[in-house]
Amino acid sequence: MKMAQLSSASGVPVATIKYYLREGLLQPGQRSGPNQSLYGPEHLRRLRVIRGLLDVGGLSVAAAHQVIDAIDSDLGLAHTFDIAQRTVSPQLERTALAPDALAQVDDVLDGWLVSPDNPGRLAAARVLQTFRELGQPDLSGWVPAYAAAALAVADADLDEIDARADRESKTEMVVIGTVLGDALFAALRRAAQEHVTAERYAAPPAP
Amino acid sequence: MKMAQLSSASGVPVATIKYYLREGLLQPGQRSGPNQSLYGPEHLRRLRVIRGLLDVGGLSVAAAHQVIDAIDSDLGLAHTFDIAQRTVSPQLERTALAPDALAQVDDVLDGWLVSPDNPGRLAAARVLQTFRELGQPDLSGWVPAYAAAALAVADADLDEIDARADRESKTEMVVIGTVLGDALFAALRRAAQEHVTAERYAAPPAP
DNA sequence: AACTATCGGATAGTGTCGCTGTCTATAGCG
DNA sequence: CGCTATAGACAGCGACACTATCCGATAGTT
Repeated sequence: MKMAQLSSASGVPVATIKYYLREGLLQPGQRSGPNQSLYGPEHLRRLRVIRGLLDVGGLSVAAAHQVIDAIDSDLGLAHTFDIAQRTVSPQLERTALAPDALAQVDDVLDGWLVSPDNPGRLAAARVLQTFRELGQPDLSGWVPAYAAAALAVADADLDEIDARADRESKTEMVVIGTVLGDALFAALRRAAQEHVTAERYAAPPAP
Repeated sequence: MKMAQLSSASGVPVATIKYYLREGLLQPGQRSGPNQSLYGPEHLRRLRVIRGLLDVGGLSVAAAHQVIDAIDSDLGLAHTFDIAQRTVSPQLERTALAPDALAQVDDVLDGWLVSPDNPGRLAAARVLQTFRELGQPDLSGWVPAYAAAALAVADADLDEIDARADRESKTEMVVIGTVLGDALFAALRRAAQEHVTAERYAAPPAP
């Protein structure tokens, strides 16, 4: 497959593919001459992964690069998870967070095996800190429901990863699932919000 | 409160506050002279809301503007939800989505009262379409778990909104909850992933 | 062999975004 | 009186994700 075909098959402009090659997001094709390269189906697939991470997952090119490197490198499952999580999470210093916001998170994470520097723990603390700054410290009916739902989803994530056969496929699901899972849940939450709102407040249909 | 105090109390630079004023994100203070204005606690609070939407929620300034206008305008709950959802969701054309991806979503949304143009429904279809393009059409063990979790979270969202006393407070929770709820869930999912991974694959602790 | 389209590679330019810095003419304040 | 602060206008900046242009060489067509 040549550049033009790769471009039309993926829907990505040639100039953009060249840009991805420059940035190292996409592997160079197989050289067939001093100024010719051939691309295979794996390039097409990689291009689709890239567009998914950028467009659907909302990642920056730099973040997509890190995440793709994690797919390619042969690390353990837990380590790959860690890289994917750190890449898609905001960089937070544990010391920059209010202790009571952290305590509020830990309260809800009671019994979980989570490292103190887990990016999710810190990001959750920041969200709760924001609510506190807005004068809404009591979310004891709300946050635990999120934690329970997150646990169920994480279980499903691991089930889905287990269902993959080979290591490469598992790794890819870790990375893509981490990124696209956020988008999927957010989307389904919107649909569920409309449903629950309709169910609670709309006039019941005539019999 | 004068500009300098508003700045130091909120931690937002004066130049940035001026920028927010220019953009209409923040209401002008009460004029006390041709080149003097006074700001009240409501400006400080609004500034905190803005920073929460931008930094924690990851919204653009334009999106934050729309969302803040939704807080201020006196619309019904369902309508406010709609504005908040459309603002934070990608703009998708229903016709640009693959019918089988949409069918896959509707399959999992079975029995829900959701309009065909619900932004969440369309966004979910796009995520599933991306998985399909990567050759993973069978996610029948995965997506339903997300839907169930989203339903539970949406229920908690509505409970929390119901718990607010006045209309203004409800509206604010709709908007802020929509934006920060995404961030909160994503964060807790990361923590839960580490927990489940540790629980499943780590050596059990010695007795 | 001539010719045209395409290629890889390098470099420069574009548009958007979220600020940030500078300027001017006032005004408050000690 | 003099110093600092302020509102408002406007230009500039750095990051980002492309996009466009040019070059010399080669591939495929005739």
